[in-house]
Amino acid sequence: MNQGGLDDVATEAYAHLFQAFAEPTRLAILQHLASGEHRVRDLVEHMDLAQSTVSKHLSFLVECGLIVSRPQGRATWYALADPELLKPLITAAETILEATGKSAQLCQHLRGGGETLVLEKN
Amino acid sequence: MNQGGLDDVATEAYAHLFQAFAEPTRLAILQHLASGEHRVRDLVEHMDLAQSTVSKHLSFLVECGLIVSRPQGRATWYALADPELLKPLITAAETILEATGKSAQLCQHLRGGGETLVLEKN
DNA sequence: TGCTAATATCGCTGTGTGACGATGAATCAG
DNA sequence: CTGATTCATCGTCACACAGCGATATTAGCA
Repeated sequence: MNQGGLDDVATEAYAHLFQAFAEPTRLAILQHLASGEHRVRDLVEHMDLAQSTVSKHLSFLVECGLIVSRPQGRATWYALADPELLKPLITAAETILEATGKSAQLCQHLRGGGETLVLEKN
Repeated sequence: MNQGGLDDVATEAYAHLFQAFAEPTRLAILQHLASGEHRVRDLVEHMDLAQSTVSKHLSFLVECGLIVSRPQGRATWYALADPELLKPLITAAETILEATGKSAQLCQHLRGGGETLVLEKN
């Protein structure tokens, strides 16, 4: 595809990471894990999905290095690998959503008025 | 990633934005546009894809508010809506990739470094 | 007026994957 | 040991979508 100087491998790596966040269910899992360590069983109950579905998403996030697993007895505890690492990404995404006006349109906790952020461009 | 979590609608909004970056082709388009304004024809030639494919990806990115179009004559010029807005996101992703041992270097223009956009001549 | 170039859009197809249920492997309780 | 609980994995299905070609549309050119 990129026969030129740009790096295909790098592009694939970035795209794969973004895929982790591009799925509503995975994003919800990350949100829930942001509140602390949870077992698969807890997440299944909270998300109202099949256990196999949740387990597969967790495997994906582990493979991305975003979360870590800690088996204990019959259960397996999952937690964010590094919460501080995710904050800049979420913040950057929030900034973009605000700047593009999608946030005010879709996110209700942002003062539901018609006001949209104005881009300061030069 | 706040402790309170996001509602479903907000989660969908975030996921939709991340989808724009989760596709290797779209990411490559953003990289190329980071070097300056381009026509569809230029991108088609550079990416070695069908014109309809490139056009569809461009529509997606416009709908996300990440790029803007400027019709001129028969051609349509596309450019990043706000390069400065993308840099924090790419930088955050790069930090995660480094921390997870999957570091990969993306296009220079999309990464941090405060200097303004430089147009390259074809 | 045609004719070409550039783009957007439509329909189609193959692939990827998110969802589920079923099954197997551990682990604990009785 | 027997049975229940918890999780990972497998097979399957349905749907989304990236890719393509074909076509419509618009703008420039002879």
